[in-house]
Amino acid sequence: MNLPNQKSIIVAVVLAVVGFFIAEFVLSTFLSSSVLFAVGLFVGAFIAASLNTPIDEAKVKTKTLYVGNLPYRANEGVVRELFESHGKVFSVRLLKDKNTGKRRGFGFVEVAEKDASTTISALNDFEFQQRTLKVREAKQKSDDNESSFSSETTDQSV
DNA sequence: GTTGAGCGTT
Repeated sequence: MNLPNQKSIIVAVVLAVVGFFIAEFVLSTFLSSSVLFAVGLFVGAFIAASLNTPIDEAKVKTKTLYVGNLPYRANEGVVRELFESHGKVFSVRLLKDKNTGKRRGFGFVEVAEKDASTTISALNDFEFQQRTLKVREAKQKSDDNESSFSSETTDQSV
């Protein structure tokens, strides 16, 4: 579902050229140059496609946002559209009750870290479908990275 | 079919 970006195309072309020169030494007596280039391009595109998603998601740091006071009729699509108008959205999870399956009125939106503070200040206390949203930085459930809240604890009193 | 402070699922 992810379209290849420019970096993937460049990788595919480079691999195609490299594969062309390597294969020409071996198979030059059997195949023509255009066939070798086509094979190299195909293999290069396949490798670049398999590397596409890890490259993109490793370069962009994400931050999970807690969204509370959501209207019960709000679904994942409208929340995603609302947050995407203020920043890049990677995932939207609206929590439902396990027993009844009904929505519990809050969820988590994973956005880019650079757009996190902007999105919070833009959508916190924002009236959405006649409810005032509450957007904060989410407490991470279980991760070893807990250095987000200890910025003001360097207070050395007497 | 209802309700209204909160921090969680593959």
